[in-house]
Order: sequence, then structure tokens, then C-alpha cells
Amino acid sequence: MGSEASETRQLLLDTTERLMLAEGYAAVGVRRVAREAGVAPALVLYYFKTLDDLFLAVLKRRADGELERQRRILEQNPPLRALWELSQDPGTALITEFMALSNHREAVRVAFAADAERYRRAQVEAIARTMGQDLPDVPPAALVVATTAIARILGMERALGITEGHAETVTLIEDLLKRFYGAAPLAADNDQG
Amino acid sequence: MGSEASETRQLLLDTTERLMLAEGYAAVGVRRVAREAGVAPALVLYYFKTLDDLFLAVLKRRADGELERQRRILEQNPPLRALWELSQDPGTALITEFMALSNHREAVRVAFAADAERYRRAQVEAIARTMGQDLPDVPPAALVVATTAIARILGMERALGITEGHAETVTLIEDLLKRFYGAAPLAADNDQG
DNA sequence: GTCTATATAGTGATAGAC
DNA sequence: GTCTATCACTATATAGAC
Repeated sequence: MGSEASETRQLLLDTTERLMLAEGYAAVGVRRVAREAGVAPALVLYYFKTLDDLFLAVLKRRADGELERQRRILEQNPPLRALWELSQDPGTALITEFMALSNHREAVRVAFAADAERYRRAQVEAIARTMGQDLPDVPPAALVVATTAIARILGMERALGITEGHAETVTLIEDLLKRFYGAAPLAADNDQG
Repeated sequence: MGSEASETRQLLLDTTERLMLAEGYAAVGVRRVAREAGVAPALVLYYFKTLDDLFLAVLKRRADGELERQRRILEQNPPLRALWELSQDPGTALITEFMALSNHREAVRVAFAADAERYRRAQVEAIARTMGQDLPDVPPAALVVATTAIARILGMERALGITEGHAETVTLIEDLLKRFYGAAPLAADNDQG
């Protein structure tokens, strides 16, 4: 079975990720991925013995890269604002897809939950470092969960065409953020989402 | 095609709903539903010409019943507390499933989005009626979106085994609710889900 | 209203040649 | 590392008998 750095392997992971974003996890299959990547179906199974292995590899590659990227952004920006903007990003759609997939594949569920908790711990640490003093009555963990929850639901609903109440909510949160940080935008970050 | 009240039709809808909750929407198929309901596959397609029709029928039946039930609960209880508890309910899992399904079936997406907006408008009205005066700086719509978003993310994550930061968040929200309403629990409601 | 039988196409996975 | 060929199975949907 090919090395982690294999070009074909990376191509298959790219293809799977793109397919999940464009058509959902249900569109991912041995034959479909092979066709889109321009290889034979059996080659997909050479690199990933089962579909579970394929999904887990996509998850792992993303998680490693994104955790690092997130840490960097949280360090270089007002972290609550960064959290708010990052969690609304449509790029978060892949997370939504893995969340749904987790209901159907136990192996994915376990890995995804572990990653989500790593993620959140990093976020809470970043908030605790910089805001522990500003809001003595609100635990950093609650601030992180509340902020990311609202942002993610907004992002998910927007993708489905649901917008009722969104404008009022965005205004409310943005006003709160301005009260803390002023109106400064995020520092540039040219990675894809 | 059978009448809406047909016993077999209701059985097929029950079976589909149960299947979606237990194994996710991907487990729903003509054969699978037929097997679980104890009928021939072709009979499922007699009642629901396509899988889309089946999903839409499940959605419609739920939406009609739940909207009424929700209106009743919001009238008989402190509405913000009712919203908080209803939205955390594991019964909300079916909503999550339809949210994921909406990414893959356009017809479902359209119907689901329309229902979600009806739902939210009813919630906003209930909050506006009873809390418009208490929080002059927070629009009722923002209060509804924020409360339900946090509750729903907590419910979804709990189902996946993610709990980091949950305790702090629950404590924070419950404290806020107590500040408004005192510690009264919800009035009993013996419907399922 | 319910069934059997079938059409057509897709699925994950394996064996083995090159 | 990549392929062809194949196994055993599933999918949605239709036709038509009872």
C-alpha cells in the first residue's frame, strides 16, 4: 500500500474531498472516485483497503492541516472575531458532511469526535489566554461553544437557503465583537478554506 | 396511489422515520423500508412514486404535527426556556438528518428550508410577544437564532460523543434563563419527540 | 391494494496479469 | 503501482398478474 506522500494517493484524497463538498459524502464511492481521478477502481482500493479507510484518510489530512492553520490565525488575530469568521466559512461545509457521515460510519464518528475535541481545546486555550480578564463571569469554553455554534448554524442554514433572523443575529454578534476589539478586520490568510 | 390516511401508508412513513433516526437517511431505500415494514418493495413505490416523494411525505407529516405542538408549548411556558429545551432534544436528530439530506436532494432542500422558516417565524413571534420589553437591545429574532443554534449544536455534538465545553455552556445559558424566569421547569407534554 | 418478476444500473471488494 | 475481469450484491423503478 502506497506511501503517505504518493502523488496518486494525494490525488485520490483531493478527488474525494471535492466530491464530498460538491455532492455530499453519498457521492463518494470506489468507482466514482476512480472515474473522477482518471484511474481504475481497483487502484483506489489499493491505496485504501475499504471506504472507511478512504474517509478516515481525508479526515486525518484535513484535521492536521486545519488545526495548524487555525492555531496560526487565532494567534495573529482577535481570537473571538477569528472564531466567529472562521466558523461561518462555507469551507466548514466539509465538517458538516463529516458530521452527517459520522451517523453512518462508526469508525468515522470516533475519529471525528476526537478531532473536534482537539480543535475545541485549542480554541478554548486561545480565548482563555487573551480574554480571561475581560469577561470574568463567562468561562472561555462557554464563549467558544456559543460563538462557534451560532456561526456554524448560520453557515449551514445559509447553504440551505434559510435566512430568517440571520441579519439580526449577525448584527448582534458583530456589535458585541466591536465592543471588545473595535472594527479591525482579520489579518490576511491565503489558504483555501 | 393510496389516501393520506391509509394504514399502510402511515406504516411506511413510521418505518422510514425510525430508519432515519436509527441509521441515518442513507439507510432508507425502497427495499429496506419494504423489508422492515413487511411488505413487497413495489408497494412502497405504489404509495410513493419516487424516494423523493417518500422523504417529502415524512417531512410534511412531521412539520405539520411539530409546528402545532411547538406553538402549544411556547404558549404554555416561558418561551425562551421552552426553545432552549426543545432544541436540545434528541428528537431534533431527525431535523439534523433532513439537513444533511437537503445537501443531496434539491426537492427536499426546498421543502425543508420553507418549513424551517415557518418554524422560526412562529418562534420569533412567541418571543416577541412575551420578551419584547425585557431586552430592548436584543431583537427577538437574534435571541431565537442564538438560543436554538447553541441548543442544537449541543444536541448534535452530544449524539456524536463530543462534550468538550458543554458543561460550561449549559451552566451559562441556564443561569441566564434563571435570571429571566426563575427556576420553573417546563409544563408536562406527553407527545413523543 | 398487494404481489412476483424483471430491467437496468450501480455498489464494495477480490484475483491475478502486467 | 496500475490494470482488466469478475463476484456477489444492492439500488430505483416498471409491468403486469391476482
